[in-house]
Amino acid sequence: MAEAYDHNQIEQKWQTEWEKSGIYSAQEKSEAGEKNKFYCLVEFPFPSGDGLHVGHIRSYTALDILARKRRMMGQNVLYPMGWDAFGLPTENYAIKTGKAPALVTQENTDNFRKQLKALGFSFDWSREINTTDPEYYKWTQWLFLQFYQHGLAYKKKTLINWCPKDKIGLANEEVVDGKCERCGTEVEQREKEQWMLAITKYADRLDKDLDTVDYLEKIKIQQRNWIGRSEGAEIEFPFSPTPDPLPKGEGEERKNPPLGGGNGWGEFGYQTADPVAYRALQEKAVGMRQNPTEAEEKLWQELRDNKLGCHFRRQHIIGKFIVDFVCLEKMLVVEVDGDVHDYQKESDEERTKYLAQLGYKLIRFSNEEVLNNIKKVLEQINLALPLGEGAGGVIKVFTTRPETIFGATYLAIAGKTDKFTGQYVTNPATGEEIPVWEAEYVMSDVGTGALMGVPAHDERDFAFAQKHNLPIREVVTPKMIDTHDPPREGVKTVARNAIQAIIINPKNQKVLCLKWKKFPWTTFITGGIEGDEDMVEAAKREITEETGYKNVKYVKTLGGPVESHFFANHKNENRKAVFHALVFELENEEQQELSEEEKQIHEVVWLTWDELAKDKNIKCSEYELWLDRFFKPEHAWASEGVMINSSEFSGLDSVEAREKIIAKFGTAKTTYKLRDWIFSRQRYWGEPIPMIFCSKCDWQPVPESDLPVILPEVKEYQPRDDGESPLASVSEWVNVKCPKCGGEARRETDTMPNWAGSSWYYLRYCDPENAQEFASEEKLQYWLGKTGTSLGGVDWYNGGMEHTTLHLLYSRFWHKFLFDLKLVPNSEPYQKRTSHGLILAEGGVKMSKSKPETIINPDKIVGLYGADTLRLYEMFMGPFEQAVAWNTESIIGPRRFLERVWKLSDNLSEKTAENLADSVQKITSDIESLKFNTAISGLMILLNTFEKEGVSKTDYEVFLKLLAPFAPHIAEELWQKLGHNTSIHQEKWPELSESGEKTTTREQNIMIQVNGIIRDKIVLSGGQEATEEIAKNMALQSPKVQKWLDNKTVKKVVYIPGRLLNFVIYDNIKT
RNA sequence: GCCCGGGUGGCGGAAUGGUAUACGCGACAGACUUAAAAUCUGUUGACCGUAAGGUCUUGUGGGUUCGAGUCCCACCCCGGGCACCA
Repeated sequence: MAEAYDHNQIEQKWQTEWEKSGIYSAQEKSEAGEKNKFYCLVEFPFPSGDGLHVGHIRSYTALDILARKRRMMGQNVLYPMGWDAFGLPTENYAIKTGKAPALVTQENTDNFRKQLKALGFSFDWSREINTTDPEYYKWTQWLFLQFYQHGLAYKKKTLINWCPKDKIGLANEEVVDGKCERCGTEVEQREKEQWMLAITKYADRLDKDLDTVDYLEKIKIQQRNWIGRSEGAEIEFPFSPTPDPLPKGEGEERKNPPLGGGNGWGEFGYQTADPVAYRALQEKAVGMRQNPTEAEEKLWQELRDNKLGCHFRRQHIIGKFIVDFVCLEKMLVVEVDGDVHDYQKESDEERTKYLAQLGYKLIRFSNEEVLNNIKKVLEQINLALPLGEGAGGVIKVFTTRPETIFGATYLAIAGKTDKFTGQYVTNPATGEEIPVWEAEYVMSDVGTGALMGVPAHDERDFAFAQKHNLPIREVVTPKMIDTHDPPREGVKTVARNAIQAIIINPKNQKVLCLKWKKFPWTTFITGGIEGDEDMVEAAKREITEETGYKNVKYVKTLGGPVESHFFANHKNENRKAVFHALVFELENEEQQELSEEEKQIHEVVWLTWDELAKDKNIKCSEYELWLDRFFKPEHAWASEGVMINSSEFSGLDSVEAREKIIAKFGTAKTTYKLRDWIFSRQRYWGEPIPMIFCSKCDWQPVPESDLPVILPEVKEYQPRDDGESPLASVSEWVNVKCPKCGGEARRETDTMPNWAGSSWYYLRYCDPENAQEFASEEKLQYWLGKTGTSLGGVDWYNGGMEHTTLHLLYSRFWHKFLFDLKLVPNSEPYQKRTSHGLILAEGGVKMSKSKPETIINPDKIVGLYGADTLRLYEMFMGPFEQAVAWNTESIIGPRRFLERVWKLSDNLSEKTAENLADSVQKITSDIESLKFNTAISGLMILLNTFEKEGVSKTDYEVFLKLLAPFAPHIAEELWQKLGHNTSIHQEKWPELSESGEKTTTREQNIMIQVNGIIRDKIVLSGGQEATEEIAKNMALQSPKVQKWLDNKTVKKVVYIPGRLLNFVIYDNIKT
């Protein structure tokens, strides 16, 4: 065959042929016989108008290679494809052009399908699905109803992220930097009733079960971070009896807000209210409670029993006033004006001002408002309440460091600015009363919306306390580190024989160093106090242990009294700069076992700070780094350590103390960053949410028999200005009868987010035509059930990292829910998840629509070079999981390779390849570990040797089989030309035994090193046994080796059989 | 700031602690050709040297080891994710 390689003709020919023969269809269980099933999945694309992206091709080719190889290995492979076709781009296109989204989708999927087929992917097209197909979204809606019926879908009025441009509510995940992920418009907060899915109910399992799946480690880490599990405790801080915050007169002056130089509690005074006045007020309050006005009583009935989600009290004393209603933990006072009680002499202004000083928000309503429009009143109260949970009489905080409670010197609640509220709470551990602050850094939606401030052990609390002069009390102190112990977990030590110096004094900036000439650089001894010894004894011991000097004489200490610790600790454990210079004299005595040489290499030098900086002998950058740390200003110690100042817990390890302190003062609690999933979209092109609102019966699910709720055709796709979906305008669709009472009712007009259809699509592939169920139990069991050691699920799922925290997490949530309903056979949807790197534009920038020149059109490449070349190129361009830049110039490489493969078929000989078995093994394992670039390199190397040395037909056929998954068309064509009339893709994958013995009798190159540097090589022929003796004798005869061994004593010989021989000569050992 | 990756020729990249720079692109030289393209052959990390040969080299500085791109410590730079998460 002398004709040239014509990719167009070959590729079309085989694509048609394969479609006809259906060789890539997955078999049902009954047909598959003994075969193992292999379900491999790639993310189905959103069929955009731009057509296929080179990034799709990277992912699809990779798993196509895997699928083809597994088929050849005799597995029953399911490799399906479909369309995730709901979504904004199509809708926006419809808005612009007036073209129906369904029609646009149809055109786009046709184009995508054509493109995918042109690339020769071995998808099972008989299982093609489309999320916009009513037969598909019927089940998406059905699944939603399952969530609803099990209480996991609920409607909630909530502040949502609102994109004013797209006019759509966004999930938190769709907001990037406060901007809409799609259009970049600044996101606003807007109140809206939305359907929610309670993914947080599964937060714990979504985190824990990551242990059971084989995901790329970084995917697990990213999901864990997103779920954001943190363990800690909730602790209640009761309000103090309300103190009077205003100075009343001499002798009763109160310092407000708290003052003091952070110098303990002495300057941190407050005074309790005058008990006599308090009692009088209290009597009045009780009387008023028994005798409320009509409006007061009406409002009270609405506020009581946590009806608004927080605890209100009525007729409550605050300072010198009695207020009508107050929510203490939210600092909100509600007053009803009207029938003025006789004691209310003060002006409203004074009251308001007074309460504001205490940090209270005050809202007022008239009697009329309460009596005539209670709904509006409650709405306003609701708006005035900051988000978060109330406790009532206490402020509840969440903390991950409960053991530091003895160091909690203030309490902070969310606020717009930092300010003292005038309120105090009691620290349940110390019994002290500590001020309550509003703080900007506290977020209302984290934990309980309040935190205990522990300045000594949290960086942010530390900064806050310094700024506002709040006391800082240390309750955890770092453990000492001793370099002589074996390194502990998390504690790094510098190499011991480089540690020579000790003790600096930041005040006079002097450093005492012990220098060792052999190692002219120097660093500091780290160490700690052991047992009962004091600092001086500890320092002596350290010096002795490090240097061997046994007679270490203490002279004096510079820098003040010795406190808790003195040596530097490791970077992250370095805490404060309380360092003292201890001056020692070292006397070297005879009894020490130091050699003459060693005696000389120690000397003691004093260096000033400046001298130190100039010292040329000090080369080690660690030196400066250590010094940096010594002089670092004080900061919070946020790590573990030993408890101090903590009553009976002092002396315990902080980890140990944690549990005990929780038991005594709080409740263990785990929180998550993950929030419930906002499931409503006010858009047209999505699955209608199958719910009906009846003013009598509230929300009712659409009966199953009425599914699917078909998305009606509309004329206008533009969302309405009121934020409702365009569906709200289709009155004949919206108005329905209530399924429960048969009365007038309205359909939900919101649609589902486009994450809905993709949350379960892998299930539908198992049984795409099923009209009775979303998929039959039997088929799900076959494709997803547990087998052997596998816990079941899709065997291998590849996709983009960008889907890690959304799609991947959502579908895991749905699957777990379905598992709980016993509708799927196992608890995780995907057993193995890998991820391809991005393809960047030439030059390494991201491909983007706004820069059309950066976008590569795959159709063009296929036309010019062929699908096989494009597939090879995308796999060869770099490591699969890494981002790589496109480089059109380089495509010629894979193309040339295929042309040479083509030509070689005309030049077969009798020559048997030597390294074929090695290559088979390498390529086989490389494919499984997605190392396609090196697999292809292996094929290239094989081809190079074939060209040089000739190749037999048998070996060439093995080669074609190895090539077939990568370049299926050319492999098939050549296979046919060699005289076969069955498909190469149904051949058996080459095994080692078929492709010759693994080369064990090949000649061995042994490198000869002197001191680890290669000086010569010796060659042992195939049969010769490579003993150390033989190798050594041969090596010693080499003049190249002799040259280096001349007049030297060989101290040691290292021999690695068959690989290397190393002569070690003492003098040349690098020091 | 925290958490993940990564840093090797002109470029993409390869390398179970054991010949660094495989494979490919590009470049240079040669063959074929009237010529060019294509193809084929050879060369291609840097420096010194006519050569034999030698020295240096995997972001930087140290360490461990007979031997380090690979392991340990520290730092610098680039990419990605999260971000007052108590």
